[in-house]
Formats: sequence, structure tokens, C-alpha cells
Amino acid sequence: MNKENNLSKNQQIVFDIIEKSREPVKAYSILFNVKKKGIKAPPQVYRALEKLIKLGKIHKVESKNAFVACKSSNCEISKATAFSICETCEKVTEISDKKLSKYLKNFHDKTGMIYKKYNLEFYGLCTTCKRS
Amino acid sequence: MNKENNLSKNQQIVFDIIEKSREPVKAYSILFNVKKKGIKAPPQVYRALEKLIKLGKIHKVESKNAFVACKSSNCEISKATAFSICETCEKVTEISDKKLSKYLKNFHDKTGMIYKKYNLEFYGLCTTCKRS
DNA sequence: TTTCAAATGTTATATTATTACATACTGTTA
DNA sequence: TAACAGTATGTAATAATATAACATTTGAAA
Ligand SMILES: [Zn+2]
Ligand SMILES: [Zn+2]
Ligand SMILES: [Zn+2]
Ligand SMILES: [Zn+2]
Repeated sequence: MNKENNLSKNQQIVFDIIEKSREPVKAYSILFNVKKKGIKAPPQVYRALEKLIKLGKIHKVESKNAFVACKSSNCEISKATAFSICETCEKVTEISDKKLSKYLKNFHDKTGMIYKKYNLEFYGLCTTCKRS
Repeated sequence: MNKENNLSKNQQIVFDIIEKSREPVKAYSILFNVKKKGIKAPPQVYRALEKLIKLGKIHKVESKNAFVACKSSNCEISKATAFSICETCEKVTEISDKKLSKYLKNFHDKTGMIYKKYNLEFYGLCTTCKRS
């Protein structure tokens, strides 16, 4: 365990990769990149990912099977995630919008189901790609 | 082509499976179920799925890698999808809530990105599982 | 009837994720 | 300290999901 932040060795290694990346990282890309650090097999990566998600340090972008570090300091444990995804350049940005999250946290459907978590993914054109 | 609805043979076969199911269906479960109808290989299923999604006849539940028939008559071509997913029984329901979809269609982030599409997945406890 | 786009058939392979089991490390408590 | 529980690690094998590539067929329209 790393005393600073409670991450184990493998968890820290995996987190560092994701945190440094400017784009969502795929599990096998992580695996490839950490071979030199002694992580050799998929389960080691997937376990670290699972824990990091539980801790809210990273999120999975479901439609891309890829992982991003949490950029929104207020989602300690990630129960409410929103992303914008550019369909052209594939850039992914975490949306932290108080109003949006409030709206969605308070949303109830007709059936009376209890919502504990949500994930929202917007697809479109980022400002850079819009211009070109 | 089936004149009734513009679906090709394979598309119709795949759609029928999904439509009849009370739960989201996985691609390889479809494949298994259509072997008897002459569809033998993954690409045949994935192509049909892709087309059906484009047509808005089905949606992919991203966090489950599974497919459901569209229940909301107003999403002809599916650019705005929302689901509720029970974490206990895995039941998935398409949410059609005018206010919600209006809110999300009009949502804009700070960056000025243009949104063309979204997918929202709520996780929680359905009314049945809540009781037990 | 030529033509073109869409759909199909087929083989192989790529990518993503989990199972299963053995071992080691960590902190807590008897 | 010794025993214990919970967490983390290492490793091999395999399951599950998805796509590439290429040949062929079909169907509607010009
Ligand atoms: Zn976050
Ligand atoms: Zn872009
Ligand atoms: Zn729908
Ligand atoms: Zn349920």
C-alpha cells in the first residue's frame, strides 16, 4: 500500500498510466505499457481497474471500453458520470455540470425504480473538429 | 428485403429474436439461436445488428454489451436513448420521458461541443427487487 | 439488361474480459 | 508473537465480444 493515497503497487502503476494519458486508455494498451514494470497478465490489470473504479479514481467509458482518470474532484466515488465524446477525433471529456448532475440524481421514472448510479455519454463534434 | 418493414432476411431474423426477448440479448446468444436458420458466423449477426441500430429498431445497452428492441415509438432513428438497469435482476427498461429527453437534447457543455446523440444508463433497484 | 449498392457467406483473427488456483502481503487481535 | 482475515499478487488457460478481408449474390433502379 502506498500511504499517500491507499493504492497498492499495481493499482498505482495502472493509475499512473491512465492519469498521464490525454485520451481514454484501453486495458490491453495498459497491459502492454506495464510489462516492463512486472505486470504480465490481464487479470492484474483488470483487478487494478476494478479497484480504481470502485474508488472513483477512474471511470470506464462504456461505449469505448476504455478508461479515464476522474477529472471532477467532487465524484469521490463515482456514481454519476457524464462524458462528451467527439465522433471525429475520439476525444473524451468528463462533464462536470452541477445542474446536470442534480437533474439526473433527482430523476425518477414512472415505475418507482431506485437509481443509485448513472452514466451518460454524449457523442458529437468537438470545437476543433467542428471548424475543419 | 421484407416489403413490410424494409428489413432483409438476416436483419429480420435477428430482429425477431431481440424483439421476442424480455431481456437484453447478447450477440453470441443471437448467433447460437439462429444457427438453425442458416446464420452461421459472427459477421452475419453483427452486420444485422449494426443495420438495426442505424434504423433505430434496436439499441445497444453499452454497459452490458447487449441489445434490446426499441420500445419508444418516437425514437425512429436512435439518437437519444435512456435505460434503467436493475443491478440485482439485470432487468433493463427503456426510458421514454419527454422532459428528460428534452433536457438532454438541449444540454450544452462549456466547450461549445455539438451533441448529436446521447446514451444514458441508470443503475439501481427495480420495484420487484426493492421489496425482497 | 446493365449497373450499383446492399446484403450475404465464409474463414480467420483481433480484442476484451474472466475463471481458477496458488501464493504473498497487510493490519488486527488473541 | 502467533494466528487470522482480508486484500493483493502471480500465472496459465480460456471465454466472450468484435472485426478484417475477400468472394459472391441479390435486388432495385436506370
Ligand atoms: Zn469523475
Ligand atoms: Zn474532435
Ligand atoms: Zn428506443
Ligand atoms: Zn430487479
